[in-house]
Amino acid sequence: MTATAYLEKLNDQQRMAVEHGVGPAGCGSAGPLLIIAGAGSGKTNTLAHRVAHLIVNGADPRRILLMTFSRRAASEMSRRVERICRNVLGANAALMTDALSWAGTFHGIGARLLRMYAEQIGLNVDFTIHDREDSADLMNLVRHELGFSKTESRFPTKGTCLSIYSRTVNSETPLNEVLRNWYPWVSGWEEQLRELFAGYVEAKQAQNVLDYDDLLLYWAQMVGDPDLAEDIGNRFDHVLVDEYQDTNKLQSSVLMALKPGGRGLTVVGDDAQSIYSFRAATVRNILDFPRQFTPQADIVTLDRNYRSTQPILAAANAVIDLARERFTKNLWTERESAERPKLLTVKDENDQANCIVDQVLANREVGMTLKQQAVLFRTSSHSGPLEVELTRRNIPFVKFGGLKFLDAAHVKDMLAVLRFAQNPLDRVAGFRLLQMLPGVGPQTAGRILDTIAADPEPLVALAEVPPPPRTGEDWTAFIALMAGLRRSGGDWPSDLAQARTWYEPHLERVHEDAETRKADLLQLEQIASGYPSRERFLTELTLDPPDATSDQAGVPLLDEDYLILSTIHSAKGQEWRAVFMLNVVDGCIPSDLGVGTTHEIEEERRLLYVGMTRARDSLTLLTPQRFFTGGQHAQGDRHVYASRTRFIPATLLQFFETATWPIVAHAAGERSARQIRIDVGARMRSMWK
DNA sequence: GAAACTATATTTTTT
DNA sequence: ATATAGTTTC
Repeated sequence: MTATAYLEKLNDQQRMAVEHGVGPAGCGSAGPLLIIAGAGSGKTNTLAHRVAHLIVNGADPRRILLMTFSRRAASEMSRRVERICRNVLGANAALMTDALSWAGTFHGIGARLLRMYAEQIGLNVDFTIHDREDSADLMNLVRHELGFSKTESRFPTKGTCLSIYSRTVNSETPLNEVLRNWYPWVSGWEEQLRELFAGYVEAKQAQNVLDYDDLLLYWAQMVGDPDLAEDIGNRFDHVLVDEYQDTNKLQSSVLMALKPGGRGLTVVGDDAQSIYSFRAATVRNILDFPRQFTPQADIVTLDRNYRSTQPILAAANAVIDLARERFTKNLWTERESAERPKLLTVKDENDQANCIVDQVLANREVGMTLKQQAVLFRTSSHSGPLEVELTRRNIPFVKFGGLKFLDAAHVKDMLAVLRFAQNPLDRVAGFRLLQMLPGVGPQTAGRILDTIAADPEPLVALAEVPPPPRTGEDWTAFIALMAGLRRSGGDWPSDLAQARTWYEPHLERVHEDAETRKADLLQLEQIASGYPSRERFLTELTLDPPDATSDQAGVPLLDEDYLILSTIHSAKGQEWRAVFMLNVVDGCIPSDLGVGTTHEIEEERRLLYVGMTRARDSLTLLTPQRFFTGGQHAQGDRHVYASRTRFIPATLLQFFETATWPIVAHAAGERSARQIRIDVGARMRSMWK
């Protein structure tokens, strides 16, 4: 292979993006570059080639900062870069790419830099990180203390308060504007919210915890200091950011402070795929990027799609064409096909599930593995009936998005034990932990935490707290556990085993289904053994939670074939040969919770677009005519009659092949045989399980 | 006065 | 399946 053979497989635009500013004169970090990369245009590949090309031309991989949207994307990118480098450089390549050590998410990189520079910014290096739920709990504690939980008219819930706080921080927008634009119904509470947020910030600092937003906020503050900004900026010759359309104002501020002139800066994204504005992401970042610099950033557009067939792309283009504002061009492809995407009407969600299972199996018969097929949906709970049907028919599946391993109460309990041992000032962890003891409720827990927080050695002070009444042996065991965890800080992961031994009796007492939950705890221990220390385990688990059920089921499953179930959000950046989309009806897409502003509607439209453009060969949209609304018992029959999503009006039907499923059988007898409504046998069997 | 228990409502999307 | 509010028990 000649030195640049790896570039020859790229098309002209991709090659321009890869070679931009990388000259024979070496890797002089050139001016800023914006790559507008449409769906399926080889974006990841292009970015990987650019990084590899930099390295091949002498860039130091340890001085490349690569920020992606998820950890998964980061490791995928590293893998590809390594493969390209290995082809070009031979054996030395491993050495080069192992050093691509600054690849991760904004939050992950932020956490790492903050620990490195903690001393210089007056931050205690042992900080623990709160996930979304922990943050909400802390917000709730403060909300309580300030007496807002007992107001006459209802004060916003902890979740809403946290969302408001988070959006204010991430969008770098004054509170009153945030309230006016996004939360008009709580604008009457502005003063109280201000007070609440002040208390929340104080509480975090007193407890030595950071939330997700702090990882960015502290980073931004840190690079607000010219000396620190220079110091940190100079660590990196090249900074590359993927999925730039889904970054927020705070993230772009960090970026601009890191590379003020834009030298060595590359960002990649597609405004048509911006689907994270609920997290304060703004397409303005990508749209305004070129003008942030003088001279302006160069722009390369990738609009050739290598993924989907022409009919699929035509339908997706038609959907996004109706968008109010468009900035990128339509995609084109050379992949011809006679098969239009299907738009199937089914009776209800049960039929929808049956229909999908039938087609998935049919696809498998003709050689498409389960893994090459995916079912996408707007909301995690939409896949419920399908999951039931898959389980009934013994079809393995893995679900991405929605409820997480870490959200389960017993897993959070265990992590609270470890977090409290790591950082006894962490009130959310302590509060949860103490209340596991029978006889200890909110009052007692609060008092104990107050007492020990005042002591320079909180865990020592804890041992001296008089045992609360009616706790008996449980208290002694608890004190012994904490003493053990304090001493064995270096003895990871046996800490977790100790904690589990202590916790299991409590688990059995509280939960009926203790046995299944115990299995999860063993799983947690498995995961824990992969981390070098308690601190790393806690940090990385919070920043990069296992996101699929497969992560829990462990390694063996990975060899098997399984169907992919995923929220559209979690499907970002992925592709499958066959894609099914559930509930393509108004109320689901767009979600009836997200139809407040045109802003939100437009985002729902892009969501549909993102889902559709995941498909390579076959795309099926399903519209149940009737579906049951959530929040009721299994026998409930509250339902709504749904209509096709407003994003596919009649004028777009020409792009689809429309049909009804099941295809109505002529003989009545045949029909009743085909449509089994209840499987009595299965019910009988399950009675005894 | 505080904990434990019971009934009732509620579930977008995620670092 | 869990979070909260309201009620009963210790």
